[in-house]
Amino acid sequence: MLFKIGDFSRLSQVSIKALRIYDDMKLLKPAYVDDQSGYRYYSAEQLEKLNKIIALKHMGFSLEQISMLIQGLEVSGLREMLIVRKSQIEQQISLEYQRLQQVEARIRQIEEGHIMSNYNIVTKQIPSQKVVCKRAIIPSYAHVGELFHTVCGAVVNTNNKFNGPAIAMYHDHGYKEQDVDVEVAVPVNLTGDTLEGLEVKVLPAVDETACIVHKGSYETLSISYGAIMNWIAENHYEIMGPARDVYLLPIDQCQDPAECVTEIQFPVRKTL
Amino acid sequence: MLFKIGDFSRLSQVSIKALRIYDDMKLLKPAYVDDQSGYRYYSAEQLEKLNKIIALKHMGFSLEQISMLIQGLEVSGLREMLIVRKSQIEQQISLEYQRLQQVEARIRQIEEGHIMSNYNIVTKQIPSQKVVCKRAIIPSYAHVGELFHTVCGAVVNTNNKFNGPAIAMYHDHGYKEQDVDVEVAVPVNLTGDTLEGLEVKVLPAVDETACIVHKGSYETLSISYGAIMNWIAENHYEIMGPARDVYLLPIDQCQDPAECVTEIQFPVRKTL
DNA sequence: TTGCTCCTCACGTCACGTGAGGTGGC
DNA sequence: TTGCTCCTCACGTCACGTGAGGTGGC
Repeated sequence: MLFKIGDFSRLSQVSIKALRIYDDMKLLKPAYVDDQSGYRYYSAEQLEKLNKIIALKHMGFSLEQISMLIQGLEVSGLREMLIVRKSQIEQQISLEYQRLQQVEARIRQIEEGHIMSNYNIVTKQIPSQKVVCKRAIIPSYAHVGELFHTVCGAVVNTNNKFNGPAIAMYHDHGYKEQDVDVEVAVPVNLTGDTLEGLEVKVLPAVDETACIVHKGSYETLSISYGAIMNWIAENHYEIMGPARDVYLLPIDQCQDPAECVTEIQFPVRKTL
Repeated sequence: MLFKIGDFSRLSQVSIKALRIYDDMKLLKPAYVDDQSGYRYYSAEQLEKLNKIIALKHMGFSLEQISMLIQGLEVSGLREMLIVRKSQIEQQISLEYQRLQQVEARIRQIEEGHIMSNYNIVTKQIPSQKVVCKRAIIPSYAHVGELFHTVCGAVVNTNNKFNGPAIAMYHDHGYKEQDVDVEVAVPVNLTGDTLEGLEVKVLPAVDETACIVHKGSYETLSISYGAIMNWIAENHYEIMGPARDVYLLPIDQCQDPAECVTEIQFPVRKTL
């Protein structure tokens, strides 16, 4: 008593196309194939094997993995695959959960009428980079430029090349108007040189930073700072280190502050 | 001050390939493209738009949806897309959560040493089907065969055709050895006839049933019943209606009970 | 004979990753 | 001039869905 593929498909609720693919992949060969017509015929017992395949698919295994699992793996291997699968699912759930929080935060904003805010904040990784840097306490933000001139000038006098946009890192806890503890860092290519008064080091990679691009004068910078800190709170992150301003345009080319483009980066971590 | 694609890629942590695709899709056209070389050049301000794209991607929108979202949709449209996205994410989370439970149940079984059990249990939908049926209280399971003969015999005498395997449904709550309340149903094609003593009706579709295939004699059926009920408990389902035995082989062709193949189906629902 | 079912290609899906093979820029 | 970067195809991914075009079975 054999079933044609259509009947077997109805019985099992698995599409004909899927059955043909399982045949091609040798996951489930029909009990009998007619030589002349090519018709596939399945036996009732094969429903059991098909059910195994479907059960494994419901757990999220790929067909290739199911092939392995069905071809009678030792128990230890089976256990290991299940454990790996388990942790993948857990990761996936936490990813979807983050998405949910972000989407919910947006919906809330719309309902409160702040339609356009926080539109452009992302998290990303920052790779490590070799930099020349100098840390100092300056009377006010306006003096950062001078620090950059010192550092850049020293670099230009060597055979080093700039290797990315300049960075300012703010080491104070919280906001300060005066006596700002700032570290200025300029990415450079390979160097053996030591530069007087300057440190050459590797800024470590940061796993996750929340970023916003700020356009225009430094006076409106606090708006962007406000937006990003709000976002961090709304999305259940916490700040894990000093904020960075990344000057996307070369400092000397940015006479008009309205033309400046800065990316603000906050190292963050999901709160637990 | 423009960036070549490689620099812009490093700045944004978005791959060159992705940037080229966003260009092709008109999601993010470079600020300038050199006619002769085809080189793409991006401005610093474009980082902001790119960040929007990435932020939307993190929320799980497709590139096509992002196109729409970025091209300044009215607020109501935006809100609606967010709400749809939210419910999709919620569904996805609940799917992954079910997977997790199934995988965890398997791991637990291995650790308790029951390696091979519950290997072949799936949930699936059952479509509605038109059947001829008869319900009766019979002295014991062994008498189900007689009921089938009555029903099948009556059908054969008409111009109806069988349209799938025969079904027995058990209406008792819990297990009974004697005086079993059973309904026998045989799927048929279109019919206008009424058959004396028999009911013609449509068995409604079932959203979710837990299924196991049982091979061999009816005496070992209780093992399969035990396995499936165990699985239902382990995976946090509850039973929502009468169990069905589906006789995959035509009843008259199954003289030797060891050759019989039966699928047991329990209507179930996730417990909340 | 007429539908119905089955067969085998072949293309599309989604957002890239990864070459191949060739050219521009400092 | 030599690397390095950029360019445009083109193929692969994963598990099917969906035709096109043709044949078998009752």
